Amino acid sequence: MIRIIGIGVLFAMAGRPREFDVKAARDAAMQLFWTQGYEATSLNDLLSAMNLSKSSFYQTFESKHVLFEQCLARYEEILICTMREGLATAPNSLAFIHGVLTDISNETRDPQGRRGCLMMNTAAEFAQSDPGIARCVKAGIEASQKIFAEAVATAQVDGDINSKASPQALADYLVTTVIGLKTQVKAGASSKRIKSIAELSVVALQRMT
Amino acid sequence: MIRIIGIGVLFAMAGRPREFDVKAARDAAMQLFWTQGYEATSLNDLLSAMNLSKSSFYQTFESKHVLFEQCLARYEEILICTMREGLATAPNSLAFIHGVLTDISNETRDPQGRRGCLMMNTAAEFAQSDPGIARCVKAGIEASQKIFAEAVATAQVDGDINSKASPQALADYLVTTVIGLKTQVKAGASSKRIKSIAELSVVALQRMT
DNA sequence: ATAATATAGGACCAAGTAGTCCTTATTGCA
DNA sequence: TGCAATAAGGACTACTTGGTCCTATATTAT
Repeated sequence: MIRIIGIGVLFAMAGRPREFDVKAARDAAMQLFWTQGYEATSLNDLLSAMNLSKSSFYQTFESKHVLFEQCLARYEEILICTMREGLATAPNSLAFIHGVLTDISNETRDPQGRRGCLMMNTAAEFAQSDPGIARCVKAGIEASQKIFAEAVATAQVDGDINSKASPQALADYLVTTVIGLKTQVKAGASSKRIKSIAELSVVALQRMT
Repeated sequence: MIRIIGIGVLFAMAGRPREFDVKAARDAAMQLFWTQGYEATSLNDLLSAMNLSKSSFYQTFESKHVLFEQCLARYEEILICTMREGLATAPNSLAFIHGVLTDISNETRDPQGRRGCLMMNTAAEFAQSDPGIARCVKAGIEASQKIFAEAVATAQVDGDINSKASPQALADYLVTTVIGLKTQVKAGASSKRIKSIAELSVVALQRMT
């Protein structure tokens, strides 16, 4: 039974309480999708990783596909939050940009393996065939591009970036570089190599027309 | 029956000749793998695209997996040959580099769809789980990096690139940018956007330290 | 003619897929 | 005490997967 309390607030009536944390379960699924991809992750894989019975799974999450959409959204949320936080706490905007790029070199040591970026992996696996997913990926890219644009704008004010090009254009360049670097990680490039490409890219950014 | 003629040359004895072109069939498979990915391409998809019966397929190609490896190798061969040719015929090395990057913007109009790069798609889908495939992808990247390094070296001699950085490092930067751009295409970026990022990247290359 | 090969087509297989349904037990609130 | 919800687990469905095998037919060189 479901009661309506106030406006639009749903309150489920008594009954045995859920024994697992929905968010934690979904995060576990996200990790798995991230490392294995959508198709390669079977329902059984998910049940094991989420530590759920099939019954509980389908009662809580509509389907594998819906769960994946939620995972992708969550991934993007984390990504954007992390970037926002990084930008807010960095000594200056250029340092933030520099950090984002060079930190990618550490992803070669991820104990979970060289997973790349869930958004990009998803784009590769899906984007063509699933318009909903494609929209979600695009939104994630836009969002991160926006943060980069902010950072670039203030770095221009700081005098750390001399280019007169629009922050949007330079942000596009940065997003592209990040994508390239993360894919390089996935393709097996060494940490050292990734790092030097990142350094080179930042220097290039500072010297653009 | 099989006869041995000369040293190591095998000659299959008479019988009904093959009615299809093995290379053409394999190329058709390559196109399909490129647009759909490995897992998403079923055996029936392949049989239709290659216009083969199951019997003929398995008689000629060992398995779906082996065929895929051949397709990947073929893709890389074409990629490298095209680059070599481009470098040889371009008015100068910088023009070649510029062309490779900016031409990516046209891939948004590919009638086959925004397919990205088979090597990268494969890296995303496979690289972690299949060491053989991973090696093949890595080799392809190395090869294209080498061509870029050649181009950079002569562009430095030409005075079109002022950077004193090693051609290898700059080539790494270029490969990363190409990967990023192609992935952006797949993620839905506009042709115009891709083009301006490419232009920006080339300018950046010329002005590096 | 015969051997050797290729053809198409279909039967078949074992395994895996996502997802539904049902039973039985458990837990908390009213 | 009884209602409502969750839990685990298994049976089950309908379908797809890559792959093997077999039959019958066609085509070639010897």
